[in-house]
Amino acid sequence: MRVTGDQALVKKLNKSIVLDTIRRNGPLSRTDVSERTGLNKATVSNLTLELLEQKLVEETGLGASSGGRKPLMLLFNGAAGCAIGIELGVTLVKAALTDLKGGILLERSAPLGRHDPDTAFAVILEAVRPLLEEAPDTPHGVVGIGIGVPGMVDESGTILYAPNLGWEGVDLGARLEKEFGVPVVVDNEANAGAAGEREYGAGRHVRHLVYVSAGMGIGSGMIIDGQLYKGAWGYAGETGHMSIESDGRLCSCGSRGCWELYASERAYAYAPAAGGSAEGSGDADVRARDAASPSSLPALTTPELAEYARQGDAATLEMYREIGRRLGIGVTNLVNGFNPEKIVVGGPLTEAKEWIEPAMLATIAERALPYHRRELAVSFSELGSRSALLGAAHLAVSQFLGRVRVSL
Amino acid sequence: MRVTGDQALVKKLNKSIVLDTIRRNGPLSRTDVSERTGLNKATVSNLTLELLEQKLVEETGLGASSGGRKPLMLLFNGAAGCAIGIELGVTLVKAALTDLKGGILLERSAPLGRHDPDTAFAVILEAVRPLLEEAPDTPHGVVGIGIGVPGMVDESGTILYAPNLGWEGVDLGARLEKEFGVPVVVDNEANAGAAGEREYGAGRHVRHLVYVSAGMGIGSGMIIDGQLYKGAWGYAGETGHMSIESDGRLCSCGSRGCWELYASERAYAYAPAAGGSAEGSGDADVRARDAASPSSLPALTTPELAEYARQGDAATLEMYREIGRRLGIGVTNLVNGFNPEKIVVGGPLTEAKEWIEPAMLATIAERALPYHRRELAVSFSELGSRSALLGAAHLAVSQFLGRVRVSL
DNA sequence: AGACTTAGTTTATCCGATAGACAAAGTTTT
DNA sequence: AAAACTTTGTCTATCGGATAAACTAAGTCT
Repeated sequence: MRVTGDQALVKKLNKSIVLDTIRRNGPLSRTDVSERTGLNKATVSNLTLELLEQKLVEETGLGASSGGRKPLMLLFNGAAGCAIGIELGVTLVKAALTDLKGGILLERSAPLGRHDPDTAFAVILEAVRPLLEEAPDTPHGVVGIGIGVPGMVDESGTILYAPNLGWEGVDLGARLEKEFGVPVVVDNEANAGAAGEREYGAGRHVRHLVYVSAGMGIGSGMIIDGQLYKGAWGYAGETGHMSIESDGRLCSCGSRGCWELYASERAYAYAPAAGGSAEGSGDADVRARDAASPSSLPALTTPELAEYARQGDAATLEMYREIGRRLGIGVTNLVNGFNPEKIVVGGPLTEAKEWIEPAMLATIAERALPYHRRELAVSFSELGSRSALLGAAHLAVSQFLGRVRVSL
Repeated sequence: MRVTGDQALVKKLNKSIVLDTIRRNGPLSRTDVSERTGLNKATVSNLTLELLEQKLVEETGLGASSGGRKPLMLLFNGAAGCAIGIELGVTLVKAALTDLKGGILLERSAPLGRHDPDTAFAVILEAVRPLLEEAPDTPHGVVGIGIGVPGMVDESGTILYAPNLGWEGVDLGARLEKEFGVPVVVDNEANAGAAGEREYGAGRHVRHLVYVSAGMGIGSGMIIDGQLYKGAWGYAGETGHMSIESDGRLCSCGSRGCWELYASERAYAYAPAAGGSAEGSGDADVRARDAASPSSLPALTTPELAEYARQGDAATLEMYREIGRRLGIGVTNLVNGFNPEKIVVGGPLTEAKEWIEPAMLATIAERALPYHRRELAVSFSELGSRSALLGAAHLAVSQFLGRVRVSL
């Protein structure tokens, strides 16, 4: 059933507007808030009073006078509660306790040896429990847990399919909720990363954002009008399986030429023979390579390869150049289709950003449509390896604070 | 400045909910509306009264009793006003006068010889003026004009760039508004088509829809959560320039391997030599062809080629099979990235849908991710060549009726 | 004919936003 | 230092709109 209008809705909406305004625009007086939002001073006062009682806002003292009575400044109280963010990786579980502003209070990680859901669940419990126990005493306590997982998640928070974990239909959210008794939000790792960068990182104040997470695969989180876009059933963002080579390499998904085969760590397996330049090689060569030839790279993980790149290894540098180019091709596709304000590239692969960036930017500049690229910003993640972790925590915070939006 | 909540907003929201409910769900009693929307009976009665006074709703008599007093049925009054829809094509201007339900009252079209804005403007005037003059006398008169144009349109309705017309920065909307004195909505042809199919065609009751318009190029209109998605600056949907062949054919946009070079009427220029099967041909062949070889097709327009296809011409059939396959590849990319509920394919190319469809559907079935394709519907336009025309008219109607949306 | 049902309106009440008056606490001018 | 002015924030009366519940209207069923 649809949402209808009544006074409760009005209040919820306005309260959320006031809180958001204070949260985003630092210390403000009641009058400032009134002017910024268009709400009456009295309304702001009333709502602020409630927010003060809920401890979500605090008065931080008097501000500078502008020729009259000094204003009482209001600030969002990040310490009113905590949230837990979890990033479930293939080999590692990272967890953090944060305040409501995304400040990290405690952080833990635990290796993930086996991948079955029960083992993973146990590891998560072990990482989270101490965080819960050591959480500071705050008015609202731990308001929720957010988890980013490497797979597709449906609307109810069930992990439908996580190829790298070998999971299908695991209802992790419900299990954790039962275990800890706090609200749990489960989402895709790329969506969590997008939320993180948009809230705390490279995408602050951006309305339409695409976050590209490149690691062992590629996934995207799309933020449209400030909100995560999840598609009809929650599976949006599987851009790693966008074909950029109609009859290219065969992918594990059954399709061909998927972006992530060329522009993620999966590309390492297809590196050209040493000395061979990818530039001039025709596609026929690519086909031939696919079949057998062992990689010519000196290593097969990003940290190791980054070291070789640092030392100037030609094959490695050439490969990163090609990955950059292919990243640029895919990003261009997203830019032309979506017209985002900003593209943020993150994920483990970006440890090698130094050698990827030039080719990527050049390719986008060459190939994106002129109007689309004119006002487009492209950058790498600001939160580094913590995008998804902080984003997951923010998803929990965001659900707790409860945003209402109206469009005319 | 943001929208804040007050009673006026509540009323606007609820009134729009009531009107929409009646509009979409045929004859309903006040009680039905109350139950469907969750609004109080009294509220529905009040709002309905206003809608009756505005002539947007009418009472159509008593319905069947369900064991008590007979209900007074309410119906949306499509005859309360008119709208004008225009499709500005490269060679043709089509215009229609519709009622508020998208029913066509009058239709006109005029050839477009020269493409300069002044000529086009004159042709549009000539097509529209008689429609305005012969518009029936209705309570609200002509509520607005909607136009679909083959190019990129910014938020203000200015045509930024229309390559096929050779236009750059033409403020068609403002000129028409000044000329006719009614609100004008300008949008991309694909967006208009998407709106048309979503409202009156293959996409009714679909929340997340992608409409792919294939003609001399490819453009997409994306409807997200019932609303057209326009991107950060209004340029979203240029999917025709999504590269599906990283180092493929050089496109006029400067990029390579753009989808529309393989899956729109632009592909006719690259048809393989007669007898040569595209199936087994390597990419090297494609490259070689690009340079010079004249097309082996018996014709170069869709209507003519459709006739050859009907007669079983092998080269034509093979080409449409390949176009179908390439359409499927691009659609798969959109499906994996967007996870829409439904894909609707329309535009001039679909005159040949009979020979395109099998390969397209097979390709999607083969290549789309399992979860994405499981609940996906793919179909061709239901409104045929009128998608954009009716969609444009609907954009005007929709602006007139003024929808309010709230999300929690 | 009487009991029961369903449709739609009327009435009293509640809630929250608003304008404008007012109190509080400054700064500037004389 | 007193008076005049400014800015901040609260208080008060009012208004508009949703709601529940009572009520009227108009049916059906036994």
